[in-house]
Parts: sequence; structure tokens; C-alpha cells
Amino acid sequence: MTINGAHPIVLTNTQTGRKEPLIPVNPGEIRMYVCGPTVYNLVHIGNARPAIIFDALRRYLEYRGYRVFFVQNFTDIDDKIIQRMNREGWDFDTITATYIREYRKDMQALGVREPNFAPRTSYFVPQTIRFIQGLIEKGHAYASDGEVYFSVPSFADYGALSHRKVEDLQAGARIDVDPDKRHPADFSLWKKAKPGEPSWDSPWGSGRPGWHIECSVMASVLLGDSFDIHAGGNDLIFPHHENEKAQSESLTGKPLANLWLHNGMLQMGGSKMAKSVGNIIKIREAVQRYGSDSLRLYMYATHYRSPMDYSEERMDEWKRSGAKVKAFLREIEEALEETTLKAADDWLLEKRADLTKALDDDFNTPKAVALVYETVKELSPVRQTLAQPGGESRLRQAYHLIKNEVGDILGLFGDTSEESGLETPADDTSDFDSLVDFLVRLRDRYRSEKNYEMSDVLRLELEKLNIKLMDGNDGTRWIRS
RNA sequence: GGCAACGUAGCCAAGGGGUCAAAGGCGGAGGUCUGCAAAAUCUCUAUUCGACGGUUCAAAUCCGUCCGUUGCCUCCA
Repeated sequence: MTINGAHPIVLTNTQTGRKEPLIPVNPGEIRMYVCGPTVYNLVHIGNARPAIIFDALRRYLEYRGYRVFFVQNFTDIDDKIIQRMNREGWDFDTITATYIREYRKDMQALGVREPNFAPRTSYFVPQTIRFIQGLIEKGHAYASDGEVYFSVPSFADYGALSHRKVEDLQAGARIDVDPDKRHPADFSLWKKAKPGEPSWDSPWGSGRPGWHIECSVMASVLLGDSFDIHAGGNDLIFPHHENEKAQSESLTGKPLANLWLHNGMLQMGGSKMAKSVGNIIKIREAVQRYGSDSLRLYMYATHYRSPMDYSEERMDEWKRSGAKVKAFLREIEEALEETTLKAADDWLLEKRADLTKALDDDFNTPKAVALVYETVKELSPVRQTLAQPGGESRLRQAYHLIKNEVGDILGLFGDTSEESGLETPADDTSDFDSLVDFLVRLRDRYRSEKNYEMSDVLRLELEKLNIKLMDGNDGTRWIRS
């Protein structure tokens, strides 16, 4: 099978457990929905995994020529927000506005692009009410004392996504004893308001949307009844996505999404990173300490479906590895003055084919990362390659491949400067900097006089101040270590 | 208990019937270069893919059992 004359992109569909070709509902266009954060708290790097991976997938689909409509919601009506409001006396709107802002900041720091649409649950309450009414009319939902529940037995396909049987759910340890429910597996579409809670008027009285309905509603409004990709962490498979699917498909009779994509959990110390476990690292902490490229590389180095364990040692490794690629790019920049791609030959075409082959196959980012390192190795050292016939053209192609193709897709290597990824030095260090510059010049003078005893004293003393000196052919550079 | 994944070198991690005596990264060993130190670079670093059976001309790759790890079954990316 071919699409646009090329091999199709295949992705593992959670529902079938198999790789399936991505065949757009509308030719040339991919509509995808990724479940976003509940805005009651700062997010951690576990939350960053789907953000980074599916942002990259989006970029890749665009690279492959699709127009992508990317929706990621903000859940701004939720029990946890209400809890926080009650516990800390914060105003509801202030909490949600604050954490939406903070989330955006974090995403910006990670280099994650804004979605095309970032809908908020609270802006879609009228549509939610209509959606629920539709379900009631079709016999898939029922109202009971101000609450509305989805009737799980009314949807024959329930459990298809998460590979569960309704009976198995009941066999599970916890059985919901809510007397208003007709079936223990039934779940809330509309919740009755308690005093002081944010609420909206509805045919069933004052209340608010339930846990899963928002995504169904916003997806249908913004992307239509059926779209191409629905994605999120694999902890959302059940019940969140199963329930979304049940609601939407009961109403429309059409499949909600063609492909269900789920990323593996980020773990720390052998268990899932979660606020409840307390093993969390905030995104801003990780980015500040290691830079966004390190975190992104780390995540791309593991296939998105596998669980991965976070550790500072790994982050250090990827920081070092990323620096290697940046150094390679920087050398090309320095050697060529300007790096525009002038001509592509078979070399680039082949690399590009390797890249798309890897990414077409269930978004195999580890292979794409390996391709970058193979290329760096192949053309290093830069000076030596440059001296060879065709070397300059090859370097331009490599630069383009790594920075403008792989880099753009994976959101990497945007800043090749030496300090990128490190904490920005405070402004008031300039006096200190000039002093160090002076000492370096002094040492250079000793070196030119072959007074190595004194030059080594200066190296050692500066090292004590965490200043690392690097002697090169064109002078000495120094960095804070 | 049910469901779903996963187990590959010192560590991280691709591959997923022959082209694999298994990519890439980190680390380690040795060499080159440099006054020193770095950086860079070269070579080496898994006869083997959790264990045991089976299918096959052929398995790390398919099937079965077992052992181990994780996730979901409750809000969770």
C-alpha cells in the first residue's frame, strides 16, 4: 500500500495492539486530539512525556506533508481544583488561570509548540449539556436526582479499547456503591453541584460536567465525530479513554478515533512518577538544570510506548551527548561562515530515506537519534571532511539534515551556542568575566614565554573557581564548569 | 484476582524469522594530537538477546510454561 507514493506511516493502535497504517479521514489532513492537563498544580516531567512525544509526532506529520489539526485541552473543571479551592481558599478562576499560564510557560521552556486549539472545559458547558441530552434521548444515559450517568450496558462495545470485560470490572476489588447508579460500571456525565462549587444551570439542575465528557465534547466540536489520532498516557486508557469512546460512539454511531496512541509511563525509582507517590521532578527544574534538549533527547532515546526510568545520571549523559552534536554543528558554522544547503545529492536522499523509514515505523525516534550520531561520526572531524573533495557540500547537507530536518521534527538543536542548556549567568558577572579574561591573557603570555610553571598555577587557581580553560589553535576559551 | 506491557553488553536503549558474531548513547581500556589539561579523533568493549521447552532448513525475533519488573482495574500523562 502506498500513500502519496510512499510507504504508509504505521502506528501502534492500542485498541488492536497492532501497528496500523495512518489513513487520514480527509486526504492530506490529520486531525489529532491529545489529552491535556488538569490545571490545579504545576506539572512534572512525567506529564512532559506525551507533550514532547506527540508534539514531535505532529511536527513529523507536517514534515511528511500533512496539514495537522492539533487539539490539546485544558481540564479546568474538576474535583481536584475544587479540593484545592476549598483547602487553600483560592478563587476557582484564579487557580485555573494560574496553572494554565504556568503550563504554557513550561511547554515553552520545553520547546513544545502551542496546539491549534487549546479548549477549556468551562467554555464548552452548553455543548456538553446538549451532548448529554443527546445521550439521554438515545437511551445511553439517565438522570437520577440531579446527576446524569452513562449507561455502560447500553454500549455493546464497552471495554474494546482497554481489553476489559464489564464483568471483569465488577470482579475487581472496588465496587461503587452509589445507589443512584443502575449498574456499578456506570459513570458520571453531569454532577450535581454542592454549595460553593462552580456550577452551571442545566435541565437536571445546577451542576457541572463529569470526568470524561469534556474530551468527547471538545473533540467533536473541534475535530468532528471521527478523527485520526487520539493520544495520551497509557494510564488514561481506562477509564478515561474507554469512557470517552463509549460516550461519543453511542451518540454518533461512528468510531471516535481511528488510531489510539498511548505513551508509556515515566518512572522514577522503579515506580510511576506521580504526585501521589511524591517522586516528581517539575519540568522547570529539569529544564533549568539540564536544558530542554537533554530532556527531549532522553525521551526520544526510548521508544514512546515503553516505560522509561528518569534519573539524573541519564540526564547528565544526554546533556553530554547533546553537546557533542551541538559542537559538531558549531564547528560547521565556524568552518563555513554560512550554512545554507546549496545542493542535495544521493547522500542526503539516503539519510532522509533512513529517517522517514524509522519514523514511519511506529515513530521510532531512537533510530532517528542514532542516525544523527552516525552522521556526526561519519563526517568528523569537520576540518578533515572539509579538506576532502565534495567535503563542503557534504557538510552543508549534514548540517541541514541534523538541524533543519531531524532538529525541526524533534525540536532539537535550535541553539548551538556553547552555553545553551545551561543556566544563564547573572548579569552582574561581567566584572568577574573581564577579570577572568585578563587572567587568561596573562596566562597566554606566560605560555608564549614558555613559563609553564606560572601558566599551570593560573590553570589550577582558576579551576578552583570552577573556571575551565581550553587551549585551542585559535586561543584559549574558558567556561564555567 | 482480571487486563496490558516489558525483560538485549558495566549502565541506558534500538532491532523483532535468515542480510544480526545484534544500531546508537553513556561508561571503561588502549592509541593519535596537544608544553600541561581539555576537546576532537581512531581501535577495542554482547558467539549473545530472563529461564526452560516447542515450531521451523533457520529464532533475540513465532508459540507455550515459568521467573522477574511495571502500568491499569480509584484521580492520574
